[in-house]
Amino acid sequence: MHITIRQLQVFEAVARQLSYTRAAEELHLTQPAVSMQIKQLESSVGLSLFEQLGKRVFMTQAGETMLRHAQTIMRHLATAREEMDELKGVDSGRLRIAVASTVNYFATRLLATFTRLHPSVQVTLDVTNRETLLQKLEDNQPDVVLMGKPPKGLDLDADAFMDNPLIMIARPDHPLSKHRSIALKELTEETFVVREPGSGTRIAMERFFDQKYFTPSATIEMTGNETIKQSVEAGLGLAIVSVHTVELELTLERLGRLDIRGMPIMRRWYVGHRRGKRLSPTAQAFRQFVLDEGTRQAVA
Amino acid sequence: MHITIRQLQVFEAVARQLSYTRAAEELHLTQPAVSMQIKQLESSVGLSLFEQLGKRVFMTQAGETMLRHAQTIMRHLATAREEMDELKGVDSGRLRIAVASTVNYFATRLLATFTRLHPSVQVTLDVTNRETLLQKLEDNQPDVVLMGKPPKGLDLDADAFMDNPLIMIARPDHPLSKHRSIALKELTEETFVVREPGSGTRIAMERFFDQKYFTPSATIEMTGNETIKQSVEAGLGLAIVSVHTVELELTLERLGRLDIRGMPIMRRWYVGHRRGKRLSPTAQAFRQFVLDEGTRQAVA
DNA sequence: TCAACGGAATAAGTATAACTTATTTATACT
DNA sequence: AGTATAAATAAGTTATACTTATTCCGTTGA
Repeated sequence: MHITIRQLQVFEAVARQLSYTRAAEELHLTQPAVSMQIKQLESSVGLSLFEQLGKRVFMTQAGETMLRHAQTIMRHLATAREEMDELKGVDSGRLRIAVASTVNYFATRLLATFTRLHPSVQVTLDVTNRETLLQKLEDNQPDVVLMGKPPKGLDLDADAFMDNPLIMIARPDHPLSKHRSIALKELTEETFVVREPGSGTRIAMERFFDQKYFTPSATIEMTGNETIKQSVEAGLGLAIVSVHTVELELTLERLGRLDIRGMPIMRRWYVGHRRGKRLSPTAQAFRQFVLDEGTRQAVA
Repeated sequence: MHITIRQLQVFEAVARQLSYTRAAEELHLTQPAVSMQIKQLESSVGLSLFEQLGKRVFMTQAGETMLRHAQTIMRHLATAREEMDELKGVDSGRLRIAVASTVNYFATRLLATFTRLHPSVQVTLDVTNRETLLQKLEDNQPDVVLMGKPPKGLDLDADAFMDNPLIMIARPDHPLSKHRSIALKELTEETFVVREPGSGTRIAMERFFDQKYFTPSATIEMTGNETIKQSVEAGLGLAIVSVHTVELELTLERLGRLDIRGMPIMRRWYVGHRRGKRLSPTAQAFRQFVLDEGTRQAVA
């Protein structure tokens, strides 16, 4: 014998009306149905909840105690329902985004606009390197990821939302900075500052060099875009980076762009989520927002 | 589609185990049974509570929200059950006693002993005159009543638990106080202080006088035993009262007892409750206690 | 005191819900 | 690819939640 919510509902109605018949009317039930539910509830708690003296129905002390609990339970059910309904909307709930480090440079810009459109969405932005990002995806932590390249290993539904041109940067006073259509072989004597293996930029660079049968004479390996930019600025060598990471430095002419033949290497940024994951309305909205914003910026 | 407690139980188990199969084992169910309950709960709230990615089961945000409510609901159910169990015992709960005013003199003594035996019972003692006591019985307010005489009108299960001898009192220095076996007719010149009509003592007195064909020459009517005692003490006249109301005054010799032939008038005190009312264990215990205590005092 | 009238309990039958076992589908592991 | 694991699906059974019809009981009114 176990208590059911139906029993509590019926009980509450009877407790309020102090009449089985009127409670039945209120619940659009027949009177015997009410009697049965009450009797079951009573037998499951082992006490009389009501007592009938003459033709009036009274609540016992057990009934009063039970009523308080029944009310709070039903109140909780109601608020649970309400909160569920809220989660169905776009303008509520939680949105967990993870981005690969390179994307960070304008993921923040995207997020700023999105949160302005949907202020009550609670956003978590997680900037991390590729390995831990994959680990987080494995644990289903992020709803949506922004990354440079959809990894083959993991099942990911990913769509490109924006071009990611990789360019070659140098100090503004580099001898070749005024040249046009520079061939790679002109750079055989240069030192290249490159990112760590596993980085998307690094992989793209290597593939580009392989295609052109080019091998740099010297490379210096560094982690993180900021470090590389500073190194190039300091004259340590050349580097291939996403144009989005150096927009500011180029306009301030603290870095220069070399016009290499075959460049920029056109790569793309992707918005993705685990295959099979049913995105919340909020996540869905964000995904769509990213795709729209990407094409809009491409046109502009 | 409506949420059931069963669904919440199953849901909570799955949420804790993050596995349908293990939850099923825990609940001694088969795995499909768990699947069904979860699916029903999900369809009734209109959101996925879990999502399956690969072979792992994750909770959605909706699931986390629901879990909190499910837990509080089940906690309330548990405490409701506990409180019900407490009410089944004698040593808890509420005991509402109503006594007719005359009984008050030792109802308090009885109660003192009873509450010492059952300290955690919350007792309400309602001292009131007969009319409102009957009204309260009609409204099923008291669990148990103590009164001088079971009224014919109302359906009452009443048992006598103690003798209630009515005696005649006078000032200690009254001329007749040393006499023995006084006949009523010797009191023709006396003034009698009598209680208001409707009082049990008054009714008993009148019946006694009628039997003896006696009519007092003068009567003064007063409400309440205290007033009557004080009046007699002040020499206003004689009075017939319950011996229990004047025990103290008799031992202190502030009042004297007249040895009237045919007295004391033997009346009795009754413990009763509405016919058909199922007494709580506590009320049952009190009723039995009163009956036991009554006979014990009668022997002593 | 005897119908007559509520109002709850009981009885019997039916639809729905909660289970079961058997099987299929999907994912991960080797 | 083949196997193992875990959830979903299908079909059938039992228990539960209802219904209607009827009985029982306490109150009211002539």
